[in-house]
Amino acid sequence: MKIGEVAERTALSIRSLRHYDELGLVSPSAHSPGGFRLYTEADVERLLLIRRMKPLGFSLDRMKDFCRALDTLGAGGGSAGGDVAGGEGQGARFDDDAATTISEIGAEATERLERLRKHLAYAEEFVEIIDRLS
DNA sequence: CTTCTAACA
DNA sequence: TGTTAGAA
Repeated sequence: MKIGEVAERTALSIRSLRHYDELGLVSPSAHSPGGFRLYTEADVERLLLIRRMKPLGFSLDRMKDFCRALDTLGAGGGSAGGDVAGGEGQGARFDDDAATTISEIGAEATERLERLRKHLAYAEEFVEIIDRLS
């Protein structure tokens, strides 16, 4: 699907989508002969993942790290990507780094979520006050 | 009308 | 990130 539809489905601006593509955060899996970005369902899923991280305040670089780790862990799986006899020593190492990144970001996400909840509470208090005044 | 790139009140 | 110019 083209960028316009993706923007609607992900609630992300076309500007952001192009930006993410330039940064290599989420690039469309294909291009039309005319040069239009063509996204797949998988691309949209990745974009939705980005959307979920956004409110937690992760930097785009951090999101990129997360996606990369996810790909490393997902594609290689248990180093079943067709390794030759004895050639999986490195694969295990990459998987380990990826797993580490995932847990690091996971811990960071928990912290950021707590802060977000605290701020939400502040906002709710504000609205409470306003409602009483109205 | 939609998308693309590049650049900036 | 938004917006905008000019072209495809």
